[in-house]
Amino acid sequence: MANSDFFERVYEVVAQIPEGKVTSYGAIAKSIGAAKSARTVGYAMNACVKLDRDLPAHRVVNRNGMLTGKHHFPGQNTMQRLLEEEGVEIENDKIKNFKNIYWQPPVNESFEN
DNA sequence: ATAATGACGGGAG
DNA sequence: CCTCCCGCCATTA
Repeated sequence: MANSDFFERVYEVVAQIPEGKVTSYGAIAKSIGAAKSARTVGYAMNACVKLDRDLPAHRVVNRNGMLTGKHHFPGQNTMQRLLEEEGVEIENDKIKNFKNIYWQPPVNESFEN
């Protein structure tokens, strides 16, 4: 469906996030041509968990590098644990050297139009 | 259809 | 770096 297509675009970008790297909702939204809908991107991630998607949602954080969505993962520290397993340093639910491991998804011009 | 909610972003202080 | 305010959009009640 055209509506759910928005989620598919988000999943497509999230699936491209390399291991040990993280990105922000805004970056994903921007890559799919919906920079203004950053919130909706997070909504898509929530749906992704419900849909049992095999996406590295733990690599998606907000612009501050905080694990804002850790509460939506099974368990309490699942998100942080997964990130630490990939070599991502986290402190106080925040990603250290966030800028260093930040990965910006390629902006598809096709989505711009 | 309206109001409230939320895994957000940017600007200002 | 953190906090507050406002705007955006999809979903839910």
